[in-house]
Amino acid sequence: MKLATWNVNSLKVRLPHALDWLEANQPDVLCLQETKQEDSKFPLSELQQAGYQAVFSGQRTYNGVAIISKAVLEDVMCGIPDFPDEQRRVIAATLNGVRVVCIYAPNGQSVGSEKYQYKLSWYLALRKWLKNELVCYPRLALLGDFNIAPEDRDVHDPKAWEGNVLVSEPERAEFRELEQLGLRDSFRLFEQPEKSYSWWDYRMMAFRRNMGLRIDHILLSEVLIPVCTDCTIDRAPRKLERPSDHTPVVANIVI
DNA sequence: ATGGCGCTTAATAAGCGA
Repeated sequence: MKLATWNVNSLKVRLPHALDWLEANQPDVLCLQETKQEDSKFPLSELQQAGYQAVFSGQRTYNGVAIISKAVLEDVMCGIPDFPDEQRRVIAATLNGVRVVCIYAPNGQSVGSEKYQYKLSWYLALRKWLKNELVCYPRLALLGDFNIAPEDRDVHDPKAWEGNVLVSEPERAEFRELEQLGLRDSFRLFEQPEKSYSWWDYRMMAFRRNMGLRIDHILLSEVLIPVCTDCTIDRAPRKLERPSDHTPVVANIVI
């Protein structure tokens, strides 16, 4: 079973890239973030023609998440229970007995800002919910744009980024709290190239200079860790014309 | 170096992302 996540930064603009990528890679499930589309405008028929079904929770301009799958999607949930939020950041569904949770974590803007506080409270609510979710669904995968670079090796210039949003200690502590639930960063289960990142700023030729961060992740629950065979970052879509600033992360599990 | 680029809504600029 091939699982993937990709922040497309507007599904309207990136639909051709997404369809090409699905055709070339044939994942069983692809989690999307920053679709930036109201549900009425979601390109369901185009995806169905490509052999996929989808569930989605979007809004105009900002945020928006979707799960695209070859298999039937069941028990669909949007948002975090008991965490009222206008921002469409979470969607979950079960397919082939695996609970797939797709997240677009808040950016946080700057350390100490209101948006940063929102980010930390959002992570607290997420982890409290997932603790229960893992009881109901021991086979669980948490995929998405976490907007956290977990360690210094996930940052192109740790000194320049030190203390900044996306790498600050309270954010990294939240990432470790997720690991305390038994979730593991599938990327680090395997030997990886140095300087592996999933996002590069559009400016300053950051991609060409590999000035990136690894902030998109696939976390797997304890029972899925032993059956994970690989996790890779696919840099190819970042080289296309008008790319998303993020690139897909892919993991395979044998179930 | 507080800019840079790209997307969105809106409207001929401004907010936001990371």
